[in-house]
Amino acid sequence: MAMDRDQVLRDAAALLSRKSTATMDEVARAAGIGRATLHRHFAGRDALVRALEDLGIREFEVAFDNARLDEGTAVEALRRLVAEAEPNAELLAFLVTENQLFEGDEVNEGWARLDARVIALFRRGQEEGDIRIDLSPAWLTEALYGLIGSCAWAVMDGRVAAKDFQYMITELLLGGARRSVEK
Amino acid sequence: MAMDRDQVLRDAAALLSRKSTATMDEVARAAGIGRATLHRHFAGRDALVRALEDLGIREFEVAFDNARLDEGTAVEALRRLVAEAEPNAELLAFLVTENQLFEGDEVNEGWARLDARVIALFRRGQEEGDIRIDLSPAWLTEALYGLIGSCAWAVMDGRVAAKDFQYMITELLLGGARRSVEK
DNA sequence: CCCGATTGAGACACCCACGTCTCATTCTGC
DNA sequence: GCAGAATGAGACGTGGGTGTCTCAATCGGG
Repeated sequence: MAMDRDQVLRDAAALLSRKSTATMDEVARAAGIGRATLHRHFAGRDALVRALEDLGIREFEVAFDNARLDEGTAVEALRRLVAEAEPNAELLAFLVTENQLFEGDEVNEGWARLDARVIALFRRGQEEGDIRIDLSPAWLTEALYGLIGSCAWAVMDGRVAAKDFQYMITELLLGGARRSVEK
Repeated sequence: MAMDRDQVLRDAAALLSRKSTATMDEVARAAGIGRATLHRHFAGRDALVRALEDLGIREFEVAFDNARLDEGTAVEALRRLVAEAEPNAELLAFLVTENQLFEGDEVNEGWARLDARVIALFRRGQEEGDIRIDLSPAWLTEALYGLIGSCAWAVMDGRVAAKDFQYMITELLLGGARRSVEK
């Protein structure tokens, strides 16, 4: 069984999303490889987490590109963004909670770049009159991440059907829970 | 310096919300007591986390009571709920992520009771026509927890002003990010 | 004021995960 | 088929956190 670095990272992400305290041995078995091999490719647990960060950043850079955030209205772009992010939602959930631990350190510049793109998207929506201006782009970005993570967990626990993932997030984030009069 | 069990728990919650991997020694120092004393009152780390769960459940039972979830419209009740939950938002953020680790075990019945109350609130709102019926109460409940946690973290990191806590959560959850026509 | 209870500081052993290493086996390219 | 590389399984030492214990100091009620 050849060692596929990216596949190992994906398996690790899938496990660590559910159990962030998983052992290196558990990660290795989840990836179907030996613990020694895991250590050969990732110097240690920190290196593994960093590699997961890099993977996540790469994946979301691609997802953002595919979502064509600059095209159409911001609302349309946001729907595409959630759709593109879905395959990596668990990874996002893991990385968001993991990033809480690096409070003091400087934030990874890759994350800053991604954040900036989402913030710019919300700001564009505000300037075009489609997004409320009383909710800051920074908060909307945080909320987007939070909702994606929450929904990913809810799907994992069976509280939300996987097929409803995009709908639940985009509808709640964009339209809110309140039943508006015009509907 | 007398040992105030509840105060120790609150200090522990404040620290663990930010750094979930904090040492028992760090927790003890954060609470201003010795590690030995901490161990005298909480058999171990697991016992401490359980005590935090109990504290959280107690706090939110009270918060829910104070919010009078059965009075007025569901929307009004939800606003009161967020207001009452704010002082314990960090604790909620910690417990929600911590609960992810107990996937296999049976969920704490206290949480189930709280969940049921929130779900019932959303369901009531749906029945009264104030809440959309295409978003399941279970998802709305998860989203509420997620947004509270996300906002609590955003406040801790300075990305959201503490004074905007209630507004950001209730407005986004109820009204959504989209700028509606009637406004 | 005194005596019991509680606390803080430290010492101690224990345990688990980590990281490294070895070695036989398997895989892969030539 | 062969030689080199890569892998899996396991052994091994280490470190850091945990849990327990002791003992002196402090606190608090009678």
